[in-house]
Amino acid sequence: MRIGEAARASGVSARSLRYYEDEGLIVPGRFDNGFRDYCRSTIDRVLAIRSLLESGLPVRLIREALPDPADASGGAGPVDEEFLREVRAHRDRLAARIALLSEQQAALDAYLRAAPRTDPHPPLALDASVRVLPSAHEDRRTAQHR
DNA sequence: CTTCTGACA
DNA sequence: TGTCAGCA
Repeated sequence: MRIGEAARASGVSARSLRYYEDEGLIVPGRFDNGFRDYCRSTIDRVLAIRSLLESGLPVRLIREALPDPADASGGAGPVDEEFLREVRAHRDRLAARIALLSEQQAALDAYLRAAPRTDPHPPLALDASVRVLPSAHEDRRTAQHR
């Protein structure tokens, strides 16, 4: 099947499928016209990649985790000790980041608790043209970048 | 209409 | 990753 159908079948955008290929994660075949050809096994591999990606593993490690794309034996061989070592290292880096983020969250909580309130209810003069709060969808879009 | 490669207000 | 361009 071509990239469009493969994208729907896997739930992964065509853009990502090409990206995975550039990263050496998958090696789809090619039709005579140059179009990429995705077979079942490749789709399954894409699903595995998604799973690993969502686990937070960097592409570099995912490449080592999955069996060689060229290798036809679909079975997963014995796990390399060095690989597990790097996965644990990555896990520990995540733990360190979580610890830092927790500190920052605690700091903000403290600030919020100490922040002086604006006593009762200051007279709010708002007309429909003034948006005090971002719309729901704008909020999500900008929140990602922060 | 779909895919391909390359590039980025 | 999205998306647009310029082809085939």
